[in-house]
Amino acid sequence: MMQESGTETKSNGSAIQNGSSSGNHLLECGGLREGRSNGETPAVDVGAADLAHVQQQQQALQVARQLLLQQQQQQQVSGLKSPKRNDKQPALQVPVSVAMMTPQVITPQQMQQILQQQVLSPQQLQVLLQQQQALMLQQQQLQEFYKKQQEQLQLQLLQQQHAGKQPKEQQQVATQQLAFQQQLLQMQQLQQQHLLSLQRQGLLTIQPGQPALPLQPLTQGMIPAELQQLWKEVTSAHTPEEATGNNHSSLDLTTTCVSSSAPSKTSLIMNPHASTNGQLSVHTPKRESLPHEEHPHSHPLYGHGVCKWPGCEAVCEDFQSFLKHLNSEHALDDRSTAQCRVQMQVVQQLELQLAKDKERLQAMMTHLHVKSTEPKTAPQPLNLVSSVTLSKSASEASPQSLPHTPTTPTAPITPVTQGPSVITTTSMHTVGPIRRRYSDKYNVPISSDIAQNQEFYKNAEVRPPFTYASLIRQAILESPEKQLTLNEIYNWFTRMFAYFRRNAATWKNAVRHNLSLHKCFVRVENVKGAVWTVDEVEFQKRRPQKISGNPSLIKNMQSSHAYCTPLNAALQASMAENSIPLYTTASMGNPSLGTLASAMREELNGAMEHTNSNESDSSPGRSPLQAAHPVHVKEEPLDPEEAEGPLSLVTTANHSPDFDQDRDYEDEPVNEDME
DNA sequence: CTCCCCCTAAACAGAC
DNA sequence: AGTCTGTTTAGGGGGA
Repeated sequence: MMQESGTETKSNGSAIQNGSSSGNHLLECGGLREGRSNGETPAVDVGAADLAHVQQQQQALQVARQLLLQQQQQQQVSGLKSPKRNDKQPALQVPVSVAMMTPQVITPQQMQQILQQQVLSPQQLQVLLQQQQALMLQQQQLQEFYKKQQEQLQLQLLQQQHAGKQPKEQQQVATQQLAFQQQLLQMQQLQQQHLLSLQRQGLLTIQPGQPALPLQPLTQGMIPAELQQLWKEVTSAHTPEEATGNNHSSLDLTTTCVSSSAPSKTSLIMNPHASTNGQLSVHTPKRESLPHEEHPHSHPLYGHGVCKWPGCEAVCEDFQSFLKHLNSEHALDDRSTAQCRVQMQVVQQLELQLAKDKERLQAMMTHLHVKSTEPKTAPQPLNLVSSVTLSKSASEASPQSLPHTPTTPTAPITPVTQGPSVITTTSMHTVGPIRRRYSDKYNVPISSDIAQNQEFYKNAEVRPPFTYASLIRQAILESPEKQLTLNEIYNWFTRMFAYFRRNAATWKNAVRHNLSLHKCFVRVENVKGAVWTVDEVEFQKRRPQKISGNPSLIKNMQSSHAYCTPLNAALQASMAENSIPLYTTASMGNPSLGTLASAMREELNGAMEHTNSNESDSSPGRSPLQAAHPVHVKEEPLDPEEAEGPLSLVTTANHSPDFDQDRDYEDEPVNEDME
């Protein structure tokens, strides 16, 4: 059964993924179609555009080209500049023409913002950067294409001038240019949308004081003529410092440099940093450490000798051939544009999904936080288990007061097991593949741990991170007379740990086994039968075995046990359940959440070992993570009792009012099951 | 790789 | 006869 459930979950997960991917496919198709039709749309009404206008445009384009070259040179140089200076000089002037053809990738400034705010996890950043790289590639191609067009145009113009022909052909060429510009604008538009979506999803935060992102509709619907007009306006707004100090000073008016002090309108259009020819790595130090920046032969679209252009997968022997392939097969055309568009949509989808998951995670964490702390503050937090002292008398009384009713049948112990909560019964005890217990090791007194996490252990089906021997000893030592009958030991287990309210046959057998096996447990004949006592000397003898673990771990345990252990367990459970290792490191958009997450992750690294180990320990052969892991399939034979028994039969047993009764519980069902 | 610890499963026997 | 208790063996996972 467990097996079934496990695979079910898995298949579900994959199903979801498949679904989404197929969705993407659909999306892709649609996008393609759409892209194509759009690619053709930029039909410019040439007739309406007078020749002067066209020439003006050409002029601007020419200037833009020059600027482009300069920009590229500048980039090379700026690589040597201190990033600080670059950052402090957002006034880097950007010719509109260049900005226009510069895809609105995330500017260095924004990038830095992101990095500083740490709103993104490294993984997210990586993804973003890769996206940016892809965009930059597109942009480069655009520029190349643009250059070619320019040259062609020049040539034709020359020929026409010499031949004295009337520029009908010229008009055609100009039309092409305009169409091309339209395409560029479209690209830009798309990228802006991309940015916008990022912003919407909180991936990008824009601070009020910062230069506005190029998100305004200004450029979106703008036609080249308007841009031209704008350039002129901007040009007139030139500031002295720009004229003197910048790299474009050699250019004529049409270069229309835009400074940071330029009218808001223009600054909106081009973020100064957008002028970097899309090469993100130039300004931000962190960017320079990008893999493909350092290694010229690594390319986001190239890997393992295969072109990674969506839907391509052409084999390229080496990087050079890849570049050739890229330029030939994926040059700027309708198809590439559409594919780029599609890719953007895919990215958007993913981002959307990420946002949703983040939201979910936040809810989960919030929920867990509340839950895990509640027991501490309130003795009877969830009305599940009355706070029971460890004394025997209490044990007698408490069981009755154990209201299992509030809980769901399937998850008797876990306070909240339904709905969005991730800590389902299954997840809870399926947590943690690691078989490690810090019990006696690490010198952490078991009593303190149990005392601290009493409520948690009682409520959550989390395996206590102690060996049976340790638990038995604890049970015995807690008793007034330091001696317990087997049945009383059983009772202690079930009373103190929700985990032991299931699979009774298993753990009881283990308890008996331990009692018999370890010399430290001494059986004493008593009036009312036999009782078990602890030979401390013997017990201590067997303790020093392996005090492994790093010191920090111990420290962790001491300090954060009360709160973190359960929390970690829960968190891990959720992770395991969702089997989303991908997201484990993915931080949340919310900084505080991210911090919390990282803290928790740390805890997981340390304290979790305990928790997990617990889980894996007694859980008959199955540990949570393992459950989530394919590898664990091996242990599935055990599952039947594990999952099936506990979930269905045992659960009901748990609800039995006679909680205090010893034999109580699931024993019977499970036993029957097993036998 | 080996040793050791721990857990789980199971067979078995004796007592009630 | 069935259940509980106690013992013992076997096998596997995991850490050192």
